[in-house]
Amino acid sequence: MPELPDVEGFRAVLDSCGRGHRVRRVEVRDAGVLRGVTARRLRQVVEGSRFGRPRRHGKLLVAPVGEGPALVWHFGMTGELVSAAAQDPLDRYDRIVLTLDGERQLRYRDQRKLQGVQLAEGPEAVERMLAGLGPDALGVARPDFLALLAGRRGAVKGVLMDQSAIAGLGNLLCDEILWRGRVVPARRARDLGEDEARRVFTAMRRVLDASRRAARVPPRRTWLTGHRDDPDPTCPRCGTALRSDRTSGRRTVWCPRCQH
DNA sequence: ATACCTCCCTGTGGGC
DNA sequence: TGCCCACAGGGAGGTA
Repeated sequence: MPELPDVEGFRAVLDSCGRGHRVRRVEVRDAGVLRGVTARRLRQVVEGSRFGRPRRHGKLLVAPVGEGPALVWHFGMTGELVSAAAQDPLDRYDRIVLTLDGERQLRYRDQRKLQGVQLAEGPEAVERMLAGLGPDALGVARPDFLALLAGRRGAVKGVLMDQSAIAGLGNLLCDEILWRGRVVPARRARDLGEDEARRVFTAMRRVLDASRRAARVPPRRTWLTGHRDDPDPTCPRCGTALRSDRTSGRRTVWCPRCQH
């Protein structure tokens, strides 16, 4: 699930339910989601501390706890952060439950446990965790974006997917952006004309804006995403049968008529 | 720099 | 019905 818009939604949950509140109890129900930290250490640092203002970079959510340390979440394919009341029944995939003052709970729910949560002991550790990421897709300036594409030999979709190039775009967003920008995903990034690269940038902004409002890539019928799971998917713009293949190990859907 | 492979996890849906 | 495989909106690490 989680790409930039989803994580932005989790940030909002944390901001409205967690920020300024003290963590009374940390319950690690499945240590399989802990990355580089033990349940014991997590409890030590987090219990009794207050959540600060959360921030997001790409698909990472950084949640300061107390003075210095921070929880750094990566949601993988199936992770989510939900707010619940203490008496709400647990979901079988609730891996970590944080009980706040006032009995509100923040629950880290994740079926597949492909990623998880790290504990940064201080600001330097947070920076190290973000160090490998490119600029956030919501904040990257157009000239930088164009330069990025111009410098890469690989497929444009691969560049957009590469978190060290641009942070935050996942498989669905990339397909949606390239469909909207009318560029074939397999095109070499540096071979795009100026106008094509600009179209991709504009499409990225539009798609991200709308997705952020929905806290997901909305499966609208006017979008490519609303059709990719149909039995015989067709392009919502021109009605042509959509093509589908596998590039860099990920399913890729595009319109052979609209995209060049 | 890039393409490809395997692995990390769990569940689902299709084919036999 | 059971079994096995491919696949899924994530990424890391290794190889050529």
